[in-house]
Amino acid sequence: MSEQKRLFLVDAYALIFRGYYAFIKNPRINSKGEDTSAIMGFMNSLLDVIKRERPDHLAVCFDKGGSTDRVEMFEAYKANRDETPEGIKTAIPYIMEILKAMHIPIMVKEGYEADDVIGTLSRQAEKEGYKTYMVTPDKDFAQLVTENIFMYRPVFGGGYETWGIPEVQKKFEVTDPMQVIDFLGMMGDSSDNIPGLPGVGEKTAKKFIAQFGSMEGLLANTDQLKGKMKEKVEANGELGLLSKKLATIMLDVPVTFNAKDFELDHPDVEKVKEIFQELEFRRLTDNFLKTFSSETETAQTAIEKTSEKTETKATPKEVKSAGSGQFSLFGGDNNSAEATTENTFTRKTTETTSHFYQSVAPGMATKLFIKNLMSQNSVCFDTETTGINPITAELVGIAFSWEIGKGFYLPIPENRDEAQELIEQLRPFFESESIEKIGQNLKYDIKVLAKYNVEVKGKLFDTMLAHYLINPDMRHNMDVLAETYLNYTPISITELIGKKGKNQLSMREVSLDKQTEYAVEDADITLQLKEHFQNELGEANTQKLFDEIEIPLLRVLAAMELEGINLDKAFLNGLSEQLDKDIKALESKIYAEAGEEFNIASPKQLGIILFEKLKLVDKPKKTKTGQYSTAEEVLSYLAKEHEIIQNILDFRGLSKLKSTYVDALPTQVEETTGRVHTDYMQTVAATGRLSSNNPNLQNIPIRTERGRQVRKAFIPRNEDYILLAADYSQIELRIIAALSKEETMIEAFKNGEDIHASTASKVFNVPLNEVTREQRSNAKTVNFGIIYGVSAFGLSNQTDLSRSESKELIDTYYATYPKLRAYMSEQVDFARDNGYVQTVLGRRRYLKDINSRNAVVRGAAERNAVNAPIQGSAADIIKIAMISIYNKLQEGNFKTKMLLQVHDELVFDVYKPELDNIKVLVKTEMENAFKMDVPLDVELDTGLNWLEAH
DNA sequence: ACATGAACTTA
DNA sequence: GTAAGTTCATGTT
Repeated sequence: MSEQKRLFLVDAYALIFRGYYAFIKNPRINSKGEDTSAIMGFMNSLLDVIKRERPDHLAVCFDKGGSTDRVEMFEAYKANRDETPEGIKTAIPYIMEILKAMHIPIMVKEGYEADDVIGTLSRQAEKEGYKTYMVTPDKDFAQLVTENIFMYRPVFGGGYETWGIPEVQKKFEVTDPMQVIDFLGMMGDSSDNIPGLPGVGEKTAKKFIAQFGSMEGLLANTDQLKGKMKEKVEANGELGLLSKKLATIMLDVPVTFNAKDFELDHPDVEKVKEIFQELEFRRLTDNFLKTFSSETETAQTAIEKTSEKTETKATPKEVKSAGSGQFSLFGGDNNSAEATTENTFTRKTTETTSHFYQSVAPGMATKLFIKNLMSQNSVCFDTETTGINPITAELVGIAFSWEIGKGFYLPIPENRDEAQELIEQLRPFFESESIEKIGQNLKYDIKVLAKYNVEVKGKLFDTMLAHYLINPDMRHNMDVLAETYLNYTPISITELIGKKGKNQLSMREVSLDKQTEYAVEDADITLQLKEHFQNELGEANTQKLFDEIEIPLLRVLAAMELEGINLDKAFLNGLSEQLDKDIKALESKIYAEAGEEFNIASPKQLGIILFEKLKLVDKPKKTKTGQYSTAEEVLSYLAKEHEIIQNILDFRGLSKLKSTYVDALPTQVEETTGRVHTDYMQTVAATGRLSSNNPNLQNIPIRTERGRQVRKAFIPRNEDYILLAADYSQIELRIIAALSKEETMIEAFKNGEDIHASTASKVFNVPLNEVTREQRSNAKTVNFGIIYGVSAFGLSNQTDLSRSESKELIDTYYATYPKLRAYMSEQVDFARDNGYVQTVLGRRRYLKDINSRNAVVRGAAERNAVNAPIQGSAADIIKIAMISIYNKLQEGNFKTKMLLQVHDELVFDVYKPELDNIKVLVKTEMENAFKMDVPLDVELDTGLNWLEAH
């Protein structure tokens, strides 16, 4: 080809970081527990560039030993950068090795950054008549752009953009790319710790460049500035010039561009395959082989095949003149774009995938559709509504799919009667026991349909729940699942209805075509995910957990959430007024003691008052963000230094109480029902627990006298009802005793002893009836500590004991309960061997850090290995109890309803005439939910509010 | 308007 | 030392 030769210089670290963070929410971990995200991300980008552009010359540039020159100039340079993540550190040697096997030159120069190496090489290549493409997302490189030197930037969402002189001029509002240096010098760069001029950000920097052309020009003409800005710029001229120097990429690194060395050679395919195999990169191997086995393909076909709407091609001219365009018309082999499924930046969408999504017209078409629907064995459906609150949301349409790539959308009329009429036609489907229903977050759909008096019956498959069991540490929203498992990007809801807030549309206002595309796509994807997950459930041995716990529980939770709980608003309003008075009183006391008024709720202002004005302590503790720490544990320690401290602590406690509970709860009462409806999250807690939000009813205060008053506001539905609270007593300790088969502890439980006193008696070697309060309290702390994975440090923080006393106590504890200790190390060993731990029902938690070389990271994973099976087993057990109690209440047609779950407690609204039966029922089901060598014990209490019942 | 960190609530 | 959620202040979009 007579074309100008093209050199690609790759900024290695920038692409590695980018690749690593692209996977951050869903890191790639292989069976050896290695995080391979960074390697995979980098290789994807590199192969992508090669495939798209077919460069004839290519090199990858790394930093080495940081920039000694820049550190000499400014010692803070890059000083506050976070330490390189472990996953990136371990990736570097692999990447080096792969590059060697690919015969791609690696450029590094001790004491220089990749920017400098790339800058120098690009200038040398330019002299020899090359066009150079700097492959990096880093904006700093814009200063290097010339007629023959371009930036080749990966963009989020896929594709690349090429920045030449016009793009840089536009982006930075400069006339010459070199002015980018002045621009960066003025505004600074927090990630590189380039200080910049104080008070100058992006906007001001652009203005100055336009006005003065350069940093020097600005400093020479400060008389044209005014006010604060003039003072600041004049006072910081030195800093400005230094910043400019720091931002300048060096062009005199002692490296040489030798064209021959940079030619893109054929890789050592076997060697690369070997390394990829070791890393367990299957799809990447395919991608690699395709990239290089088809080296005869022209740049054009390669680009055509991976082209996307967001992409801007690097050199359109060259592409046009490249030969054999005839292949592109029908795409040759179309696999490559779709088969490289691990490539984060090229994903399938509804526009690139063939599908048949149709809306169903009213009348006959609907009748025929429903007939067809009723003849299916298994159907995926998804409801579209006017909002996210299922209590108030109205149905807009329902999507159905039972065949991949195909589905139907049934719009629901806005008129409520007409809507109900249509729903009635669908009732036989939803209430069919024989048709399996598939969905993503079915709890929502079930709640919405319940508002139309439709019960969803038959077998259920919820993809969100399935994935929660497959990998509880990930997120489970459909977008993430589609991207991870199907390499597919669904239409985003914001694309449809806009960002929330000002101009957000309701689903009803979206065109029917768009509703159909969006809704049926969701149903289609969910169906595809189901195919994916149903096998994985079996492989992870969690099928039973899915069928017998999570799926049945979904209906239980839907019922509890719909039920809600009655709240005494008037009582809370009274409480609020009292709190308000007390808070105001504390406020004026604090202002008087501080000698000025300030925002007590601002930790920043408070820190300054306490540690700079009042100088309460010589060397104040700081938080990780460099503020003074005013955390409770810090302040409590200072309480005797100054009266203000106790007042601040009281102020904080009361403010929290007022804002989070006393004032917030009444606003969360649903108007239509007059009750508070929390939302239980079934797929959030990594251990298998539920969580609760909007509002969170699992953290209603109880420890302090003032706080627990809030519980008085939770009341029965009317005078015919009474609240019943049922608590598992010490369930986690019972589980660890049973799992470890620690006889001494098991016996204590069997004999109904006070377990903390019993522990104290054994550990401190005193008769049970002579145990002191302090001994019992310390024993209690250790008992809980065991569940969390103790350390002497943690224990001494929690008790009055010193570090060495704590260590001694822990040692004696282990000596008293040797099997407990053995059990704990068994869990850690199991995690090391298998990569996960599990609960009594086989619920797994994967612990990728269990073999980390970083002791802190590994320690945390080890504590998880001990705690997850215990916390998780307790969660399993109460879930079993909830399901069986719910079923018994249904079967017996009881008026009593289960309302709340708080990890080891259930709260019921009991119809008074049923109380005796319910007490027996609840206690029996809870205590017999799961059989172990240790009995489970449940305490019951009733009352006219939640405080009395507890 | 949105995201983050600190502080505080629970089991 | 485990597991969560909410509020407020603060800084950037």
